[in-house]
Amino acid sequence: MSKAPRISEAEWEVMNILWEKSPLFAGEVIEKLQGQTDWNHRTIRTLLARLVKKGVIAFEQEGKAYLYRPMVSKRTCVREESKSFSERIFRGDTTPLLASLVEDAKLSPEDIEELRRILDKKAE
Amino acid sequence: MSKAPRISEAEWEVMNILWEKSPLFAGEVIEKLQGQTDWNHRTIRTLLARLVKKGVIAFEQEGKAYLYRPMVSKRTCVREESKSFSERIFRGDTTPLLASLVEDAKLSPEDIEELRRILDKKAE
DNA sequence: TCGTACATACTACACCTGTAGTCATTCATC
DNA sequence: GATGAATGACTACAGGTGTAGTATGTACGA
Repeated sequence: MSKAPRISEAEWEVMNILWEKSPLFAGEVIEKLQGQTDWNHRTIRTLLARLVKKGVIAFEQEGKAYLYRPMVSKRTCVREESKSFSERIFRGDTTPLLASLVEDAKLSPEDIEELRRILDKKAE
Repeated sequence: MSKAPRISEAEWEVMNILWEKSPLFAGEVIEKLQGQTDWNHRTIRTLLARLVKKGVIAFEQEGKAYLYRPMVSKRTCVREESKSFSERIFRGDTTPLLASLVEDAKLSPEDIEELRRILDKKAE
């Protein structure tokens, strides 16, 4: 499970649904996504099929339809993405990336507190 | 200059060169990149041409060759990228993204200090 | 003057992505 | 039993991307 394959932008939307709650039938995924996007249900089915092919999700037969569930944790995928992201942009030096992100972010006082806590823990 | 077009992964490499120092001749870009990648010089020229077409860089004739320079600041592009990144992954809620990045990052004590300073400034 | 070394312009091609369409099957309903 | 709705399988197709190749011009050295 070391290497998660690349997940495209549209595929992320689908994964976000499944990471939130799974397993789900295709129909359920479609329903949830149609609240957020205006994709045709065919499009969503195609995305599900591609994700299966990539091994990021799997299905099992349940009655006449398939139940889909993620095979890779969101955590893992986020880590991959952000690694490639920071390599692309700052050649792997994460600090300027973080600095720039933090500077641009809209953060509530609670957010700031949380980030401080995380930094404190890392400082140990 | 509001909307920077999407810059692909390979194109970022080229842009990083030009943001570091510009203007440069194609030959110079190629030379610098061949230290970091094993791309054929044709590939790099293609990338330069595509970037020009996208309007991210421009050239001026200088003698018999072209001098290339960025037309969009790195800052702008980083902002675009990280916006799309955090929208894709956390639906625009930046804090969990930052939290996850900070947790995974290898940070020196100085890095941590710098990030703390940025947070302090934001807290005001 | 003829080739060589670079430069740019145009072309190529396979794979990925976004965005569906068509076909065949099946289950529920009229 | 015929029909329509939902499902999955397979197909489509244009535009982006990685990764060059070919054609063409031009200056420079032998």
